[in-house]
Amino acid sequence: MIKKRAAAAGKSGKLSAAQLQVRIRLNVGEDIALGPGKIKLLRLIDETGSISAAARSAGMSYRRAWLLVETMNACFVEPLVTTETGGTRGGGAAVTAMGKKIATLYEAICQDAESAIVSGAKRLARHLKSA
Amino acid sequence: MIKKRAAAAGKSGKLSAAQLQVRIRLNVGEDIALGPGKIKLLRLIDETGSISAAARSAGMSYRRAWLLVETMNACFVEPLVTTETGGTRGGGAAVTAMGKKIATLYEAICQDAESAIVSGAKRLARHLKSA
DNA sequence: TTGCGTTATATCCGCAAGAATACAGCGACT
DNA sequence: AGTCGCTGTATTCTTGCGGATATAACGCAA
Repeated sequence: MIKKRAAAAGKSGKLSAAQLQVRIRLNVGEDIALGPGKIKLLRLIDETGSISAAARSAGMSYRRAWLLVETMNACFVEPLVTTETGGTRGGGAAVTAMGKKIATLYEAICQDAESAIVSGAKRLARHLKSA
Repeated sequence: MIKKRAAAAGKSGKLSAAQLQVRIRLNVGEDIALGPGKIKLLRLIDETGSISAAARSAGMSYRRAWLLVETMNACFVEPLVTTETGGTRGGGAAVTAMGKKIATLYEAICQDAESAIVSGAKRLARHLKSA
């Protein structure tokens, strides 16, 4: 019984063998208002100017990307992403000032958390079989 | 089918309905050597003395619990859980000294991470619609 | 007015993760 | 010897999530 699950490795393959990973997510009731995937999407929307382009770039379906945006916007007092339909290029999406602020704040929090755990992480990793 | 998600609230800092949650997982290649679920299971095995009882208590199938234990043991240089079959009570499982050490270390790391993010968390939560 | 690319939304389908189930092996105790 | 409750493992069943697909509306430009 051999696990052949290696297929999905694809994009996240840059992990060194062992990695202590901090994932921070902001829960609001049932929903996840913010998480690593949503932040990544936010960045891509900002770069590309559209949800669909960001989705393609992130390797996810438009449906999924759109759902993430919907959830984000629903959880915050102001939308993080605004959209418009029609027009020359068919429409588009933009990250609001609030969206950028939130993304920056989130990343700062991740940074804080990561630097807070490095020493502990080393002590943990010491007991791992595979380096 | 009610999701009982409040369980993890336990001891750490509680931010009302909206909660910034740090999830720390230790990846080893494809596998997740350690994560919130595994630590919880470890604690339950320690309390109950068996994988099956711990699984019942955690509301997961025996199979799942056993797989988690197998993964954990495979990732560390020493097993975190030892098992024995047969005997008076049919067998059982125990968390090794190493297992307890790892669990404690993991929880300390989580604590560090959490206290590192509280100020940022408050600034984030300020912009949430709910809570 | 037609065409374009996007947002927005509903529906269907496949698949994989996990639950459920089943069963063998173990060992102490009656 | 027989029972009991657990570990260990294989196999089948089920369900939820996401992908794929389809379609409408939109608004500008040619």
